[in-house]
Amino acid sequence: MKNPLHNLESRELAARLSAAEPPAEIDPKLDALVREIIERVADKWTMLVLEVLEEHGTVRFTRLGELVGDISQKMLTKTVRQMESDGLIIRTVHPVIPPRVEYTLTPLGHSLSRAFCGVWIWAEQHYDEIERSRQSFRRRSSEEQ
Amino acid sequence: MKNPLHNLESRELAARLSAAEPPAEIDPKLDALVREIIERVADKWTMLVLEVLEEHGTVRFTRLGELVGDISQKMLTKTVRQMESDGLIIRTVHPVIPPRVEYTLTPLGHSLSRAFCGVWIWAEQHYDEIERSRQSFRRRSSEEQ
DNA sequence: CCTATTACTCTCCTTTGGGTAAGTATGAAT
DNA sequence: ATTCATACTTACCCAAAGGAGAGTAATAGG
Repeated sequence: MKNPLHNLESRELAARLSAAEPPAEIDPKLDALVREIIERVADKWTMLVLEVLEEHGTVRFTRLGELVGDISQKMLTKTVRQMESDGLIIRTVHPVIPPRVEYTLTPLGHSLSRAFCGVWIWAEQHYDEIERSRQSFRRRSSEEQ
Repeated sequence: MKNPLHNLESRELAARLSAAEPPAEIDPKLDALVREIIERVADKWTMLVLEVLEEHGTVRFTRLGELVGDISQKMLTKTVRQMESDGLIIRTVHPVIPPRVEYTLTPLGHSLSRAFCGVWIWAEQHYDEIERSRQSFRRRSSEEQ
């Protein structure tokens, strides 16, 4: 039992289970899998690489780094390796010197990019609202002191 | 200059700028803002809390932790504080003993939840594909050794 | 007087994220 | 012989994420 918030005595737990929401409707195993994917995929570097490849098509390593913006080689390598392992991108190595490695989205990658599209649009539409909210929060916090 | 991948000599940079994509079409300041929001909001705890509140409506602190799953009190507090500051949730403190604090989504929170909906659906639809991809990646990695 | 309750906060600790800088492989060009 | 190019890898380091567990405030009920 890893979660300290789960330390309920069994009678209380039983009471809650019988009282609360209907039959729970979701398979816990599938839920765990989906969560793991969400955790992995909802990573800022992954999202940024995804967006760059969606916009620019096939791109080489160094250029990809430039387009993503402040990312170190280490993080870029790590991110693309993970994305390759997850089947989001394909990595093509041309056996020439100097090396030439190209990255491009798979259909799965494109579909994820489309799924994230709504979040990008949301961010564009609401960043000013968030900014205002943060300011008033700071004001409230300092006032109540 | 923070990004090592940006160390291009100026002539090469100029060449690339003139050769590459059209006029760049996006305001860099807005782009930076949007990125910052994405980075903050595309956080696993934020996404999970968002989903729980979307599904269960108004929820108290301890219950929220149970519903999210393995999250420590520390992280839960930090996450909800940030979400409150960003205007995604409202936190209602009832001045009673023992304390009673309720969390609920704002309209902004609901809209973000809707934006993320596509990602949840994507994860549900593709987790098996990702799993297969990871397995074949591991197989390939160990083979080429 | 003691206990239970809730939503925290605080301290201590380990793990992960992530930056910097240097090194590597290899052939073509100077 | 040296330099350059590219896509890394490795070693070292610091900061942030995050878990474990104890403590706290204040009151109602035994």
